[in-house]
Amino acid sequence: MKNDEVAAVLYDISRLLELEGEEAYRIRAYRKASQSVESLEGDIDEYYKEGRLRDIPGIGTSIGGVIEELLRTGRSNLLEALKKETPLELYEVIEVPGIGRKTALKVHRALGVTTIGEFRDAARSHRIRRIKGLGDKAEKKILDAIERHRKSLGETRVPIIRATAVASEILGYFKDCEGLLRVDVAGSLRRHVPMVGDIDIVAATDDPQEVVDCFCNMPITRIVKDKGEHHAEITTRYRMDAKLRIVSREDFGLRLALDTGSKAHLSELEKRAAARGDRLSREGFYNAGGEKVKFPEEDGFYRALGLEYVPPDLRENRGEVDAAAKGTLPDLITVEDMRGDLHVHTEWSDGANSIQDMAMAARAKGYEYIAICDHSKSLHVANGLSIERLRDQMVEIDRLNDTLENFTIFKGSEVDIMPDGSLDLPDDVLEDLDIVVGSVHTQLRQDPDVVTRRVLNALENEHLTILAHPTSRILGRREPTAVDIDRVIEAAKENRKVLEVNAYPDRLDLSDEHVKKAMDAGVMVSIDTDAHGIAELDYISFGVHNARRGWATKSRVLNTLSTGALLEYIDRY
DNA sequence: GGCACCGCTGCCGTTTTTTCAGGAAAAAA
Repeated sequence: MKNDEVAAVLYDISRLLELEGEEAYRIRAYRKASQSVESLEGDIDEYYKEGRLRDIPGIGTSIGGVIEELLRTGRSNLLEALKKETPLELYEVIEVPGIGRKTALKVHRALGVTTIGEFRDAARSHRIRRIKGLGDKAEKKILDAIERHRKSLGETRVPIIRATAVASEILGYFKDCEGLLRVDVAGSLRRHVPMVGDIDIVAATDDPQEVVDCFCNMPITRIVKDKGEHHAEITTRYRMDAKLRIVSREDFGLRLALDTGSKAHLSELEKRAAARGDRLSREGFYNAGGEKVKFPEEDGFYRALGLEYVPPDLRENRGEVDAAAKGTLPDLITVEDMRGDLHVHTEWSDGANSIQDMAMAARAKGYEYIAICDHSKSLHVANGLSIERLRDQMVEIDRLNDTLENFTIFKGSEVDIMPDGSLDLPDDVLEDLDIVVGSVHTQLRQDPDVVTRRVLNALENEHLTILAHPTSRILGRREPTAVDIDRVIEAAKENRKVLEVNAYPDRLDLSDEHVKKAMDAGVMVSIDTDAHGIAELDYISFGVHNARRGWATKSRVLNTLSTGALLEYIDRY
């Protein structure tokens, strides 16, 4: 039995335990063990033979026993016993967001339906509303949930942070290949698209076969899907695919540009080449005389088209080709421009570290300041601070500031914007804070005009500094609220408020398109991590790249200002 | 069920509000 088969069994056990309402920690233990086996380097059978199963993290006596049984007999008594109790297909139903375990079981027992398709049919034929404890609204909710889920199933993209981690692991192995001259990541990951499908890699070598073999034999490689003289495609042990394309050193720049895309950007470049009498295609670049031209570097390729170099973040056909022709590309914000983080959490609410830890980590990053913005009282799940605790925190921050040189901790709050648009803290508290970051965390399904009015109310509050994650989207998991972003940007401009570009990799909110709108409208943004621990301060690069995709420049990003200039700005508006 | 750290145990995410239905599930960071 192979690693992924063992992992699959452990996962199935965890699903069945969950369906049966088993203790959460036992479910989690099987799930964790499954992931551990799945991402294991080396063969699980070897571990077994060497008696080292328990060396694998998350595997102890009990799960070790299940694995041993699997490897010896190819089956698991536990799994089979569980399957007798509950059909495994039912788990697919509770994986649909919006349908829980008890509802699924209730419907299953009342109607004998098991699969998602059967649940949908039962809802459509109005059989669910007749079950005691459910009604027409519950029935509609189930139907809507299934239809939303169906759409999301085709979605195989993952958040950029995962793709980045897999890519860097690949490059970690791959860069040491013999004969490798150059290598770079291309594709949507290089453009910093928030959700990434697969990883494209371009390499230059004089010995393609050697490098292709090396790629296919990386420890991270699980399946070789395709292998040719100058290309290969693999599935990694993290289930993400990676594609390699090999060229000569002289062709590296052009290939990198062609494989970076986007399609729409390349199509603009092709038009431009044609207009100049050249020809650009997926195969290469041919000048007016029909000769193939080589470009070892990308910038030479752009120059040949009469263009300024276009940073990968901008290659989405949003006007960048015209701007590059006119020499009016924006001077994009960089990570090095950032002087502080204006939205971080500490252990006072739901963060992992102390105020001092966060401040020290921020200073170590070269920042001048940080704003502690723990949650406000209404957000119970995040251990929001009561007014009294917030007052205590302010005292603590004053005390810490007295000990710090060349670094400032700002007193802040991530204050909830209540469903009616009021803020979760009274004016006399708000006015004692340096930074007030307002967020919508609850009632995310309000109607467009209601939620828009709610956010506009907050923007009209004189104490609010920054509107955090303005649409509250979670990539791949939660749709944005119905807020009218154009009116939000308009109101931010009128009231001199700052809009956040939340750098949390599954938020990235404002989105790149919204950043562009904010830039066009002349609104300031603040790129903040929303870090809940010191490691997450590094999320800043995701935020900066997202802002770059929206054409953000340094002068329009609040937290590129020095401490003095920032205070002056806040004071003035 | 795993694990860390001692003594056979306790910790591992938690708490309140909303929603649909009349108690219970889901959602929020």
